[in-house]
Amino acid sequence: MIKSSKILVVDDEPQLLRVLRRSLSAHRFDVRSASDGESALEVFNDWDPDLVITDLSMPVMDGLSLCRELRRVSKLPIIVLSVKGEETTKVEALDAGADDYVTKPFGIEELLARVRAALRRAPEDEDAKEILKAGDFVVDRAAYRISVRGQEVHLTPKEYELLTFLIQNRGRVLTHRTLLAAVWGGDFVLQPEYLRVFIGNLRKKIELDPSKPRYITTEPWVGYRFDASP
Amino acid sequence: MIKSSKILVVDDEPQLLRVLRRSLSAHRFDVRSASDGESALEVFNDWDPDLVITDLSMPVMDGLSLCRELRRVSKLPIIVLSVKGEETTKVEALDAGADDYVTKPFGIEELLARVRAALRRAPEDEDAKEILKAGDFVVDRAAYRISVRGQEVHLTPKEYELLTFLIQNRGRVLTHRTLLAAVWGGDFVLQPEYLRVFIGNLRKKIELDPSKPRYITTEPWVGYRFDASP
DNA sequence: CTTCCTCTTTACGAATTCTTTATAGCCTTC
DNA sequence: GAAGGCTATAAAGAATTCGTAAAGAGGAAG
Repeated sequence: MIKSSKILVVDDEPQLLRVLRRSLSAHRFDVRSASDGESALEVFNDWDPDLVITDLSMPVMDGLSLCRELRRVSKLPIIVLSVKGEETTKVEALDAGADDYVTKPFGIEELLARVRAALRRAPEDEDAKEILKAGDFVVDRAAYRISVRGQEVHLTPKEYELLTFLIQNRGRVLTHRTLLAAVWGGDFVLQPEYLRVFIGNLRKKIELDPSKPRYITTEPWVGYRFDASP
Repeated sequence: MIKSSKILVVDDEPQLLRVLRRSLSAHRFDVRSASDGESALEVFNDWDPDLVITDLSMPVMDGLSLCRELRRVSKLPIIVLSVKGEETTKVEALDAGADDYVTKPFGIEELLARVRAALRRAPEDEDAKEILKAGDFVVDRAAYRISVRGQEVHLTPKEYELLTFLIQNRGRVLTHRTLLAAVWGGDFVLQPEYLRVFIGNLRKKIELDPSKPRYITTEPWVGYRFDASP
């Protein structure tokens, strides 16, 4: 199964937003939207999209600032939309980190082609991605580091594998069996006691209040679930 | 010394070619040109440019075919220029492998910005660099020398290879296996004990306080990592 | 032949991690 | 309200791994 790319659309015009959502969804993209730069950053942190399409003029935080902010932390493709066709504006946006600039009005087919071109250049699938983000968590698989709320935490290899696996499958319940197989390998004497101990240790390291887990919640008789956003 | 990017410009209008050559050269790009797709491929094979700017309509081999041909063998950025502004043409070019499409007439500053954006995405290869810099470290691969905090250190060949490899992959954790394969060659009786000894020796030579390593940190049960910045 | 340097191998204490066990608490069911 | 199953937490023992020192092997230079 091919996972569809996640696209975040940022614009303050509800009508354009609606058109884009529909067109992109029709082409099997996973779409979310935001109406200004600040909420866009929130969605970005929670959802970790593969591409961002943003308007330039917006309330709260304009497209240029959004580009710069995103570029500080990510290399994901950014496509800027704008009614402004002046050259200086284009240059400014491209130098702020945008990958492409499309002047409104534009043909939806052209935009889709530019989206395909941008995604083609960064063909990373979730499993191979080096940096995994989910809410307060950032997992750098290359550096083998995990930080929570900006603070790096030291995890043992098993804890690291367990948490990474949970984050990869965030939002869904994973059975004890699945988790044990993922961390200890399928052919093993699977004992759910391990899991309890490790989940406990993990919670002590990442939860604000380990007695009231917020990230790793337990689903009795089934397994555990990781939630990035409360 | 920063190597200037090599750009191949393909167009059959001598006048436009002249304008582009001058503008790009003025911005420190290394420019060569071709007047049709076939000769462009020849220059590409000979010269190995970092980016291609091409017109669509050309004799002998048009821009679309050139895109496809280049994409078969390379992932380098391609920017298409054309007088045709129809959407289908744009979509066709982008899907043929072009990274960007600019309609003539265009502002030279915009084109330059798009060139910068395209080159920014292209990954530079560290392996080819003669002089590697990372924080307090300078590796002169030509002279086979390494200096730390301005002070040259004497390293044995294996130590040199090990440290160079670590610096090349700075920031990421390298497994014992990877390191052993890199320094001693893959087909070898791999014994992690070597590594401990060599890392220890290396630390004694480059760390300010070998008992509290700052540059070469160890990720227990996984491997080692080189950190340039504290 | 001796000396120096580098590479390989071994050994051991210290630190960390993994596994196991035990105890207490919670929820559902009867 | 009691019983049974699941879960959370602490703690102890076993097993690995890390860092370091040191000794032997091989080769090059004097």
